[in-house]
Amino acid sequence: MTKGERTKQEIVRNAAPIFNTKGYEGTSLSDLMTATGLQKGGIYRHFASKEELAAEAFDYAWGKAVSGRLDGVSDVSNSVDRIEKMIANFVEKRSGLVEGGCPLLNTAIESDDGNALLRGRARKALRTWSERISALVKEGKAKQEIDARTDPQKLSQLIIGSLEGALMISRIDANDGVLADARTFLNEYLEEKVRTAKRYSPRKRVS
Amino acid sequence: MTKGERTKQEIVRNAAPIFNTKGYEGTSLSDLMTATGLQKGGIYRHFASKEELAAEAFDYAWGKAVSGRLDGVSDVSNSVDRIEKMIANFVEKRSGLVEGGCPLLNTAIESDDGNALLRGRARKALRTWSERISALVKEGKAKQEIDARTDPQKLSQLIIGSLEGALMISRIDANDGVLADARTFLNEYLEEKVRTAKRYSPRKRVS
DNA sequence: TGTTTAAGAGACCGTTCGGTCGCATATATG
DNA sequence: CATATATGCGACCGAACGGTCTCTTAAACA
Repeated sequence: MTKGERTKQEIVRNAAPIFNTKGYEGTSLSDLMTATGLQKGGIYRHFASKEELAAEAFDYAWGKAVSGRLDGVSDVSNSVDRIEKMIANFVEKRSGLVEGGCPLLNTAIESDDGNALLRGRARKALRTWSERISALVKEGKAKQEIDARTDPQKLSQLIIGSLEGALMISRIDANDGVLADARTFLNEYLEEKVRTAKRYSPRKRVS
Repeated sequence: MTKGERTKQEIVRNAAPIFNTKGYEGTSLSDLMTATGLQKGGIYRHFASKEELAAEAFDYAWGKAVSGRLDGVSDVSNSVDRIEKMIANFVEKRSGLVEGGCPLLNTAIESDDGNALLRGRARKALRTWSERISALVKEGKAKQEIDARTDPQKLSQLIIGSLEGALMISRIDANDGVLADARTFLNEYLEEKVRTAKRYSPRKRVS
């Protein structure tokens, strides 16, 4: 890997937490210069504009968020347990997230008017996350671990919406309880409405 | 009312939708000059800073949002029905909201780092809204319309979180279905878990 | 209606913004 | 090791930023 490529990665890595905490508009080039230890020229050698750098920084931050939320999910076999694991990951924000909270929430709100590039990234991020959960649900239905009446897309939107909404509240409130409550609530829902009822399969008569 | 007071109100009224769509950082003084039809001097005669104007604009926008959500709620007698009415108002955004979406969501995300004044307003807005719902719940418990096991604060956070989360999704997606789904979901929850079970009160024998 | 005060205009201020470019130097390649 | 190219620096740019202040004019009041 050439020097330039390494530098570019470093810029993204260092810029991501700044953009994610201060927002696109709130982040100035001098912030980025401080964070990267480079001068303007050094940054602009690798990116055509602040917007382009912001987009790559978003991708980086989002990638970390997604992998954090999926961490350990595939170690669990049952589909409902998998979904619950994902929710637990979200709430416990276990893996090393990029500072500043959920990049999707941050970017969605700021970019919904103006900044088409970032808005596009946010839209795509939401879609892929939602599809990931939907896929889990469909899988679960195929394996008959999830009730056949469950709508994959609606369930994934319920989960994402509840979690992101709780996250917003906890952001104003400096209150972690609300995230824990959202988790409890979603788990209850999953157990009562989504997981297929365990039926006693009658033993075959032996004798 | 003096001329100056009228002007001040007009400034707030015209500034609110700008701040609510473009955000605090994204709104420039020249935006405000255009929106109000005044020059800088005219604006700064009434407000000490852009931040102060933004805070008053938030209060204005939030006031409209709250009154829209409470519209017609007191016409309903049963507590659960009241809560459902409030949810319906939120989803149908019936009354004339300030442009740019929910001010709480917008302000919470942008101001959570920096801008202490706005953050304070957002925090207070969330608290009063949450307390309003909690009050409805407590009332319902007293009237035995709401199950005694219901935790007022947790329920209000569930409602607010679900709605705001769905709102965020609909903002990226340009998809109104998710809000309607959140409503359906919350209503089901209210009917199944919150509303006190209807018991057949045995008729008094007549003859 | 005459006088005092409130209100608004707009030129001006220093600062910072995102972005450019020529030049020196470090790195990669033969 | 020589040469060519990739890389980073930092002075510089025009524009826009939030904010101030003086001066004229409009409103309020007696």
